[in-house]
Amino acid sequence: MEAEQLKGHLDGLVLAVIAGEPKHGYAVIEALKVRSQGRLDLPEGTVYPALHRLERSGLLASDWSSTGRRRRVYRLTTKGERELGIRRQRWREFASTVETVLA
Amino acid sequence: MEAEQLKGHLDGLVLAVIAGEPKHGYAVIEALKVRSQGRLDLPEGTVYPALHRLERSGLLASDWSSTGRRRRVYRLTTKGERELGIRRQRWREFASTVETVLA
DNA sequence: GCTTGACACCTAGCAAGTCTAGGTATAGCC
DNA sequence: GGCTATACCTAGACTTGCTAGGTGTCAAGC
Repeated sequence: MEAEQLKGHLDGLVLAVIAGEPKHGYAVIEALKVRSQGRLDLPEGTVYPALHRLERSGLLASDWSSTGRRRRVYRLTTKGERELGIRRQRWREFASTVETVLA
Repeated sequence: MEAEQLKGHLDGLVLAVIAGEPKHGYAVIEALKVRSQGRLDLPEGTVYPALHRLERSGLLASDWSSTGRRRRVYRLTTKGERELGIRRQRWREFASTVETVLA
């Protein structure tokens, strides 16, 4: 999977896996790998900045887990849920556009 | 159409519209607009650099048109045709991956 | 003739995002 | 104790699309 083609699409994917249930960063990486059947094996240097970006934008909120290992657990805000819907919609439009031109 | 999500996909789209028949830059912009039903209305500052990039990579070749206006006409090289096939394949894999995770 | 708009090309610098490559620290197992 | 997996973080490199500017030609309308 080429890096360049992921640009602008990662945020939606991250929102999607966290929407299922709140997750910490490392688990997000795992979830993306599992749900994509290994095709999305993203480095930490990609995912962590994305999480910070999404939190800064108010789409995610986080807390340090009180038990066990040091983990920052992210969850979707209301704004984040709304945004996920928009992203899905936008993806479908984009995909259909590319499909049409590329065909 | 957001700018960011196009990244990494433009080159394939450009190759696709030129594959139909050789085109000069301005015509490429027009073709992308028409084939996408207006959804891809790209500025020259996006398309011209892309054409130069593709030529530098040996996927396109160009000649100045001998008749009429000053136009640089681009056509696919053999390598470019091969690459277009690869790009289409890669797009399908990418799209199906995103679909799976986003769903 | 002159002005306006569409055509046609180009590029420097900005903005944004992903990855590389480094770092820190904890927990569990041999 | 040493090793591995877990878990976090970030500076800088690199690529790419866009903004904003520039040049010049041609046809139509005044």
